Amino acid sequence: MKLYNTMTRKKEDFVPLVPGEVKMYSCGPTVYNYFHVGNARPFIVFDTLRRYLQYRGYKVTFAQNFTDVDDKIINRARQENTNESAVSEKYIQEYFRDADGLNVRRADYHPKVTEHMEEIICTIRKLEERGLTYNVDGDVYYDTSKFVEYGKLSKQNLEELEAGARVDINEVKKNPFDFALWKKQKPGEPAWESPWGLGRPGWHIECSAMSMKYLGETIDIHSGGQDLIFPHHENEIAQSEGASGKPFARYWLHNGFININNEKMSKSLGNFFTVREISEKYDLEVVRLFMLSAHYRSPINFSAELLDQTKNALDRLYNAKANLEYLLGQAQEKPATTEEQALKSALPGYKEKFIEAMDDDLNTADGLAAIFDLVRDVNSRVKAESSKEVMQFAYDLFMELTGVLGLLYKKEEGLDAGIERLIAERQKARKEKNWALSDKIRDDLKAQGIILEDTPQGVKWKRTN
RNA sequence: GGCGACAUAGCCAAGUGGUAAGGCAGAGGACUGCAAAUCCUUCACCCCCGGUUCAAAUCCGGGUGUCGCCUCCA
Repeated sequence: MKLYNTMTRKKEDFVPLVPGEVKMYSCGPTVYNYFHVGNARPFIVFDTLRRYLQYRGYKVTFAQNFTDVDDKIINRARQENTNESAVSEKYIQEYFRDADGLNVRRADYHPKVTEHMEEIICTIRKLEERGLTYNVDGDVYYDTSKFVEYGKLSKQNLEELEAGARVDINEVKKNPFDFALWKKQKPGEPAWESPWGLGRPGWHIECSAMSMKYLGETIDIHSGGQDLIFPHHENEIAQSEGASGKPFARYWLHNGFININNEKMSKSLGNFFTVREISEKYDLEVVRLFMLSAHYRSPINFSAELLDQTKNALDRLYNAKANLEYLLGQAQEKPATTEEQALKSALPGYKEKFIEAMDDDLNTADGLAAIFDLVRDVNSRVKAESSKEVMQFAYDLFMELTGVLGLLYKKEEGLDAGIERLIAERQKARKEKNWALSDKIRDDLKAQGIILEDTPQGVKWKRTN
């Protein structure tokens, strides 16, 4: 498989450090609010990468942190007259609720900053021992001038960065790009004991400390949004490699942004939609498919119109699934017809196309095209009372490929007896050509969210949404 | 100022040297009591100008336009 590595700015063959095993870390949310659609993209994309790597036989160990110590959390706690842990605990739960809706699976580890003070302090001490830090009255900073490779990920050099002007003025720091490893406690803020006095960790150190704890000093894949390249990931490299003396991550993956009217969606700009809001109007699976319908590194625009398009595309996949399940129920043990044989021999080709696409830097858009090709082929070649063997083969492959993308996870509930009876009644009415009654029943059921379709193979039902 | 991305049909979006995938929407047709689903057919001067090449959406140069990072940020 090839992956685009931000470090080298090239697609590279993916070769994990230990054959057959992948260690990956993804920067997780700061839990002070519901997450927005922009946050959802890396969750979905890297969940898909994880699924695909597993599909290809790798044993994947995946860690994604929760940042539960942060100015924003502190502010939120003050606003709501509560404490920081109440805020972070609440939004961790809300994260899982939305992530579940998006079919983003739990990581193997979801470490929290508050539970890793020891490791964080230990990492800072290592940096201190190596002379990479300085202490200004209880604030500990990383001395970026001491890390010669600083800037290697973002391809920035310190002088050019300085010319950029948009740097906060902090007289205390030796260099504008030095960053806090440990912040001295301010009145009313949560704080922990440390060799430098009471305080809390800077933002970047947590990822270094927790990644090393759970995945080791050198990991295979580190991922996140493009805006994290500088300074967050640059700083993580300085911290982790500064402390361990070993390469931190072998492949750096960064997803592109979600735009609203061609402008970045962000919490700071205020032009964002939370996933929770979206879930009131759309099934979240629509959001998942939306994210996968473009390459993960491309910017994508977000709008209701696009979600509607995506919803219709998703319906096509669900229709195909329902169609296959229905036919499978009717299928018989019998030799395949010529058409069915043609289908069966074509199926491996779709799988190959899918794998080829996904192997190319996780090209989910092309992977989906392979799935839609398969759908058309199945739809056009399969008839009632098909060969069970071929139907099962087709169904299994369809579910296998959509499953790798984390799609088609909605469970269908059965119909209750009352509705079953109405459907039977309508069938009787149709047989008697009582169209008025049969149409009325169909309309009534539609009002209840049940759509009936009279296909050549018989009557089928599905739920709206 | 530095670093970087993008520009393909009405809307989304693949394709990085051999003559344009896929989805949505639209049109026509088949099937159907009707509807739906499904199938078939149909729908692209690949931002502009040069260059390289037998051959360019694809490579090179130059434009134009849009966006991102350099400040918390997915």
